[in-house]
Amino acid sequence: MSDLNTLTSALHGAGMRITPQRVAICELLASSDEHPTAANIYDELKPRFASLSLATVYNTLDALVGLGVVNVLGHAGDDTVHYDADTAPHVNLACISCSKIIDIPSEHVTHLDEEITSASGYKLLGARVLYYGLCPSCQKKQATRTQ
Amino acid sequence: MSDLNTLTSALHGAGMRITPQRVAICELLASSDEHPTAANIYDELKPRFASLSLATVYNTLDALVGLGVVNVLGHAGDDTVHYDADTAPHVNLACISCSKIIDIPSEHVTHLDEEITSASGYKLLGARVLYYGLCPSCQKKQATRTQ
DNA sequence: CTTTTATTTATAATCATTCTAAATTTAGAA
DNA sequence: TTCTAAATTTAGAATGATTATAAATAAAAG
Repeated sequence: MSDLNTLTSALHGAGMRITPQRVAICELLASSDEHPTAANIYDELKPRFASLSLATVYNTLDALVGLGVVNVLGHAGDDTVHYDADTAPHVNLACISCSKIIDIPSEHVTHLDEEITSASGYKLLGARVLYYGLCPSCQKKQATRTQ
Repeated sequence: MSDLNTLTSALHGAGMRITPQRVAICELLASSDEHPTAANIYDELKPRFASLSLATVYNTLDALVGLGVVNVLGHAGDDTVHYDADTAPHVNLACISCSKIIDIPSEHVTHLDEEITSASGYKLLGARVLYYGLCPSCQKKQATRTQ
């Protein structure tokens, strides 16, 4: 979850046009607690934009990531890239069995940005703090299967 | 960098056979400070194992990740998945322009595991603490190009 | 040695992502 | 408005990392 205006302003500030497709993609990212993939976004917007192309979704996501207002989480058990519009420091926790991703607030993650910037001299654009493992329910399933 | 024995023991402990190919892959992972991709590993081992197949590399990496002794960092600007045999808590920092990945020690990351486990009930298998941005040298290049 | 099972291999198949060129839309000027 | 140039979208083809498959090989256990 993030602010729609943050996303569209970032595009505008980079000299990019604010098209209906881009606004829709930003809206979806801003209002979602999920961690959608390009295909997720495409599927959700297709009813509203019959002619929407996957290329547009990828282009827009790349732009937003390059501007540092959306994070790339990467694969999570499946093999599609997940995006996260919440760039406030937090931990993403993925289950490699059912591929669900949840958020965990963390005191420690909050301080990482400054620590890294001052140690490295990099200009940070985003983070991928993704822990993975088995969620409680998949742990049970696995225990049953193995015995 | 990690311990060879940690990797092979993990495979053995899971009832898997310790084949020459698997040992070689583990050796390479254990001795490397790089963050190799499956293709990197394949290329490096091909001279020693003329008949090595990429499928074997992927299978072994998947097994090691599933056992929690290797971490998947995901894409880093390119689109191949990078692996990290150093599962001790640390931050990976990737440049999205030149795709190099460096390690940064961090006090805060050290405490994340316990924080997450107790907050979620997940059985953790690995982490992907990857920050991305522009390294100092690519910042200069970009400034030059934009002006 | 023989049998059984796991593993490796080569190759084909899959599928997410990127590329390309044509069509469309946009912003701004006239 | 209408025109124009540049940006964007689109459809579909191309790419290429990864996965699946089935045959060949190697290992373990008797």
